Amino acid sequence: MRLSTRGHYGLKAMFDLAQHYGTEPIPLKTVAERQNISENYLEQLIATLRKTGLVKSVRGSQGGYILARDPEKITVGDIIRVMEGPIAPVDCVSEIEPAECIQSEYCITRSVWARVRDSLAELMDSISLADMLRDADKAEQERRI
Amino acid sequence: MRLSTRGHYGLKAMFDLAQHYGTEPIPLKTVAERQNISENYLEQLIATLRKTGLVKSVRGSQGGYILARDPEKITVGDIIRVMEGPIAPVDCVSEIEPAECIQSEYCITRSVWARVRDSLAELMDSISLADMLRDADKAEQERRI
DNA sequence: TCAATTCCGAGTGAATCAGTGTGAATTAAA
DNA sequence: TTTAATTCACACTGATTCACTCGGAATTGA
Repeated sequence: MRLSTRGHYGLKAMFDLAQHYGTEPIPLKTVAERQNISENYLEQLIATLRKTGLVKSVRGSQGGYILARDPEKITVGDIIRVMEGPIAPVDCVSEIEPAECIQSEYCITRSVWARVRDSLAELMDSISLADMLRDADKAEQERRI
Repeated sequence: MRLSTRGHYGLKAMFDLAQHYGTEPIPLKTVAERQNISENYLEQLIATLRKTGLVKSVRGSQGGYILARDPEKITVGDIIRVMEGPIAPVDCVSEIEPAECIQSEYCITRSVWARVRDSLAELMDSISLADMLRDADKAEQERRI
């Protein structure tokens, strides 16, 4: 039950962009340094985020990346689906194109994984980048006391 | 967010044994055929289940495997932890020995993964093999109507 | 013009996955 | 006592995925 670094780094990068939403575009190098991720690798990952419309890019000098829409409107689920594919503990309960399983009888283990999938999806879809920003703010407040 | 076949097949095998709990030991070959899993491969997997005390084996002719305890007392979480390791979407929130992360600031993405971990664990720990047997019964009843 | 950037595609070493195969040890039944 | 059914142990393997690296082209503000 592990995420690959694609999802892990993808969320980190998106959160970083969220923290600077509404300012100039952020160069990848900056994100990579702040989040401690290989720049070359992150370049590949952000290409995915761009192609699926979660971030916009500005080319050339002073260029960089910005969130394609408000942090309120981007959820962890959005990012994970883009970076890791459809949520599916096992192939036969994939959110899209579930694999046929040749189980003659009604498959109980499958219904277990369907519940796991739904629980995962519900949780991840319920957390937006804006929620994460608020949590970060709250943590910051508490740290100052 | 995918399970490997270890967890997938592991649960199938355990559920199969649960369906025949209280009778003679079930030979691996039977389980493998019923669940449509390579016998050689399942042999490896069940070794893990045996070494961690979830099943007992009876050697020799007429031998096989039986659950080590009542289906009511074995959860999906128990099986998945044994087959796939500690529940941990990312290493820094592993149930055991979470990896140090070098994030200077308090890490918000990490707290997201901690929530995902907890939600996963809570759900999987709440489903026992006995629950699955009851679900199978119910499905069977409905099929007969 | 130049420096900073994104964009694109190829390559790579290591690890993991999902098995297979061989043969020894054990035990109930014939 | 032999035989057949079974668990047990361990080594091997081909394919795929992971987590990158590298080189260079295209774009654009200063």
